[in-house]
Amino acid sequence: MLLTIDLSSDQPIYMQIRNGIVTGIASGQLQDGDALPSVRTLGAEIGVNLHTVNKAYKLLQNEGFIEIQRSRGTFIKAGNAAKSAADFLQTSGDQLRAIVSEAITRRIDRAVLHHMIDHQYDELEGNEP
Amino acid sequence: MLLTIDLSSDQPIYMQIRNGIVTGIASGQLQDGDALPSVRTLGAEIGVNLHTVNKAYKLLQNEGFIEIQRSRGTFIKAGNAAKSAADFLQTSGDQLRAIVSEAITRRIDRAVLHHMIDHQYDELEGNEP
DNA sequence: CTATCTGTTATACTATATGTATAACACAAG
DNA sequence: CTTGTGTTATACATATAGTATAACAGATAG
Repeated sequence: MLLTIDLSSDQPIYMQIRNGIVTGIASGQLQDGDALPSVRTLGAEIGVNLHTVNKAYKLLQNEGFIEIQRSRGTFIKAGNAAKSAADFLQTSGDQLRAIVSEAITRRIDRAVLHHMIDHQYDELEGNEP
Repeated sequence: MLLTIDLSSDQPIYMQIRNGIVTGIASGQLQDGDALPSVRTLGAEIGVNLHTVNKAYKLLQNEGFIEIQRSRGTFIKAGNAAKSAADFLQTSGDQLRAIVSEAITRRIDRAVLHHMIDHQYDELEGNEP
């Protein structure tokens, strides 16, 4: 299955769903136009309420990752680059700063972080057709 | 001032305090043995309740960054490498994975993330004596 | 010893976020 | 008309975050 949900995680379920979809897009498992399960179906599959799924879908829609068509379904949206790189830098800059700060206090070299990033890139891009 | 608090941030105040201290240690502004303001003093300075500061201090204590001495004060703790690198990798791995996933969907090259990380390293390490 | 400054604990209250639950509504497709 | 979409509206429970007040316990300075 695409999504693995951890109820005991500190991360909200709707964010886990959202991140799973984004990762699916990034890895190429989800292509432009692909249909997503309905809120009720996905909710039943992973054992959560339809509102929790709906919250994730709404978030993804606002972020431009998916397109919701009333009465028809939800689909991966063409043009995932809707959010610009600048937007990304602003959103993730603080997170990266926090990670680097902790890395330095733990005497972890920047090369380690470079390697971790390359690993994620290779793992996600490698699945692209 | 070392700490800048944004009340409208999505990040809790106590986490902002905690991250500020960690960043201070990472940048060398806070050295082993340095005394931190009391919970009441710091609370008054940044305009929050003493319990909010206390929560940040407790967290930092559990993480091994500071040492709390009852009736005496709170001090930067020797041996910040208490938490091992493995611990760090596990904690930050998921965050990095999410960041890389989004970067890929936004067609952002890995070199951009490398540069962002180097920038943070240089900025934080550059202040060390 | 006394006063003061530490952190600590306890309690209560508000606000927000998260998740569940149920029901009904609106619209497209068969 | 029936079914399957997403949508909206409530209501409820729980956890987190933050504030507020008060009192307690121990170290230190006077």
